[in-house]
Formats: sequence, structure tokens, C-alpha cells
Amino acid sequence: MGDDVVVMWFRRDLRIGDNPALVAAATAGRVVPLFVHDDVLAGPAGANRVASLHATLDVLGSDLDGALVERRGSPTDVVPAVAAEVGANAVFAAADFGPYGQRRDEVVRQVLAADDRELRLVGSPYAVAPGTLHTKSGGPFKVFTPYSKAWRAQGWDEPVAAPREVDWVARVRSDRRPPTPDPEASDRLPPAGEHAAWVAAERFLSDGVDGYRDGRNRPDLDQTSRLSPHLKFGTIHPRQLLALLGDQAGPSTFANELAWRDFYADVLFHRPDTVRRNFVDTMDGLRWDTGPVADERFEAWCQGRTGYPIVDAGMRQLLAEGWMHNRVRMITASFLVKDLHIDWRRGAAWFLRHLADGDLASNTHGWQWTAGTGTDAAPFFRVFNPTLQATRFDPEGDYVRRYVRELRGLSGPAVHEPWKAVGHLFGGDVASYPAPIVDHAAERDVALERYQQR
DNA sequence: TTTTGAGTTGTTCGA
DNA sequence: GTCGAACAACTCAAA
Repeated sequence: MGDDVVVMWFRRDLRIGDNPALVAAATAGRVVPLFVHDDVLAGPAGANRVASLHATLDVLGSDLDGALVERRGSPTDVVPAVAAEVGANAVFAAADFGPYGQRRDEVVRQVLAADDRELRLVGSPYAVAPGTLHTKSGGPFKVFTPYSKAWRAQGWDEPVAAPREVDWVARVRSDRRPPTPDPEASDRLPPAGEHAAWVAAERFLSDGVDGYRDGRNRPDLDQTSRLSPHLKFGTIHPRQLLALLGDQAGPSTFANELAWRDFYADVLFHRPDTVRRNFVDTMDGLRWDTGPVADERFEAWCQGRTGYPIVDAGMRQLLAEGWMHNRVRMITASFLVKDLHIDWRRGAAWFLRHLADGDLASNTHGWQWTAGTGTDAAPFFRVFNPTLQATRFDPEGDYVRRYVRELRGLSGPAVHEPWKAVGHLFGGDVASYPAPIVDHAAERDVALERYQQR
């Protein structure tokens, strides 16, 4: 380590342990740790994700003894400016494979190069980086199962230790952070930062992972990993989780979920257009409802007032916590697309805004899967029945009662079908709950017809 | 080139 | 209540 100064540009890898870019930076010289608040990325981020980001940066900042530099602006201006300001000959970062990140990094690379500085991308937020795996004929995978086999065969690196000593450059100026849309949002979110990620990971892997395969589908139970916000901000890396799983990683359902994350990142990397466009263009003729009635229904869905308790519970959990149980994400998404016939893009945008863990690749392709426009487009006749899903996965109705206060007077699974209850027998609150805004059986037929006609 | 088997997460119907 | 079949037919991945 000489007198050289380098910049470590943190993006979505907000941790010190197992951070290959940081190791490379620390080896190259004295390090200026930088985070750039980019208004382009902040635009679609709602209060929950902004609060989650700020809380994560607070922890990282204190872990770095206050050396973290936060600037606001476009990274294509800010990163070269900071590099020039501190006299850095190189900027280190983990690669970003998203559509915007790819364009941004290419511009940053060029601007830096014009000043004889280097952008060095080391590592990625994935166990297997997008673009790595190919079918035998050389193309990208479009089906998950063969991808996951190649993914396991590929394997992943061991985690790297945190650099023993980093010579952080102190006292570089920071900008004021952009304002938080909702200052109270952080009170509703789980603890952020690298240490909290480890606590969550060890809790889950020591006593949760066994019940995960079946329990993860039960929103009334707490049997998911709750690691998605940490994976989103990189306070933990999937490679670290796979190492903790050890020999169990092979068959485990949880490792499979990590493979899904990598798969969708790979799909988006090869098809950046699918943020807006259908992955399968044979679905482009699908007719979506628009206009005032559709807008009113969309609003009812957003606010959790559709009259279908499991849907409303999920949508209210999203607003309250910036997180929704995965099974319920599928139920609510299916309801928007198949029962309300509203374009998956509107639902995807709403989710991305309000989810603290909102990830472009997983969110986009999760929605496309539900809409039947994405990978595995064939079984388009798969329409979730919200009441059947509710009774199957929230058998006692505990999840619904947690988020839909009006229905707390209904006990057991009766809460899933309030239209069968006689309001006055169960106290006044049930009467204030909306009647179903559409009839599922009828809308199911409409959806099937549209999918056939397209 | 052709063939073959398979594809996250489902629902409904009828026996 | 439980079970298997049908749903409609397409595309992918590998042999």
C-alpha cells in the first residue's frame, strides 16, 4: 500500500466483509469511501426504501468511523469530480448489471478515462454474475430449471475476509442527504446494516431453514428468511449465505431462491428492454383495462380496499412495512392482472416504489411470470383464486386479521369470506369493510378469454 | 436436424 | 374431503 489514493464507490454492496472491490481498493492505496445519492434512482423509490437506504448508510458510516463521503447528484458528474478532488487514480466498485447501471458505469468509465483515471469493477451482487452461464448452444437461459442446474455446477467463490486494515481518508466533504419522504418510515422497518444482516442470517439458518420449504408459503407464520432487504442493499452477499449453508446448499430450497435471484438478474441483463416490454412478444396483443373504472380499481388495489381480505391484507402490509410476504405478493399480483385486467407494469411500478427490498430484476420478472408474459409463459391459464389461496396458506386467518382491522370480529377462516357474514352479528367494523369490487369467478373467465384471443 | 421431455409457486370438475 | 385428469398448446434445452 503506497501513497496512492483510490475511491471505493459503494452502490448496492453496503458492507465491509466479503467485499472484493473493497479488498482491491484497500490493496491499491488509501481509500475514500463514497456513496452517491442519485436522483434518477431516488425518483421511483418510496419512503420505505429511502428510509432503509439511509439507515443502512448510517450503519456503514459508523462502521467506517465517519469516513463515508455522501454526495448528491449524477454519478457521471460526481464520481469523476470526487476522484479529481482527492487525486485518486482509480475508482473501485462492484459491477452493476441493471440497464441503468450499465449505461451509467460506461459513461463514468469514459469520463474518468479522459482524465487518465480508471474505473475498476470487481465482483458483483450475485453468486454467479449475469452473463456467466449459457446453454450448450451458447445462448442465455430462458427456463429456470436448466439455469439452476448450470448455476449449481458453476459453483461460487468462497467469501473473502474483510481487509485487515484500511487506510481510510478522513475529512472529505459530504453533501446534505436528500430529504426522507416520510421521517417515520424507519420506525416501521427492521434493523439495517451489516451486523443486523448477520443476526438475521444466523437466526434463519440456525432454526428457520429446516421449516423453510413448506413454512415459507405461510404468511401467518414467520418462516421466511427476511433477508431480501439485506440482499437488496448488499449488507450481506448471497455467497456468504451459501457458505453458511455449506453442504446443505445443494438440495436446499433456500439456495434455490438465491438461484432465482441470479436467474432473473441474468434474464434482465440479456433483455434490458423487458423492464417495459413483455419478455415474450406473442403476448403483446393482450388487452388491458384502462380508463376511469380501471383507475378506480387500481386505486382500491393499491390501498387494500378490494373486498378480498387476503389481497387487502397484503397491500396494507406493503404500505405499513415496506415488505410483503412472497406468497401474498403472488396473490395480489395475480388479482391485479387476472381479476382486474390491469397491466402488470402498473403493479410492478407500485411494488417497486413501496418495497424496501424492491429489486428491478426480481420485481419485473416476478410480475411478468404472474402475467404470463415472462419466462415460463406457457401455463397462462393459471389464475389464482384468492379465497382458495387464503384458506390454504392462511388457514386460521391470522395473517388477514393482523392487517385488516375491520375484520377482527370474524374468527378463524371465516375472515376470508366476509361477504358470507352478517355484519351486525359481528360488530360494526365488518360493515365498514368493502364488498368485493369484482366477482372472481366471472373475471377468471374474462381473463382466460383474453389470453386465448391475444 | 429432429426428437423428446419438461416447464416454481394453479384451479376446477367429476368421480 | 380427496384424488386424478383436464385445462391448450408452446418453447426451451439437450440428446
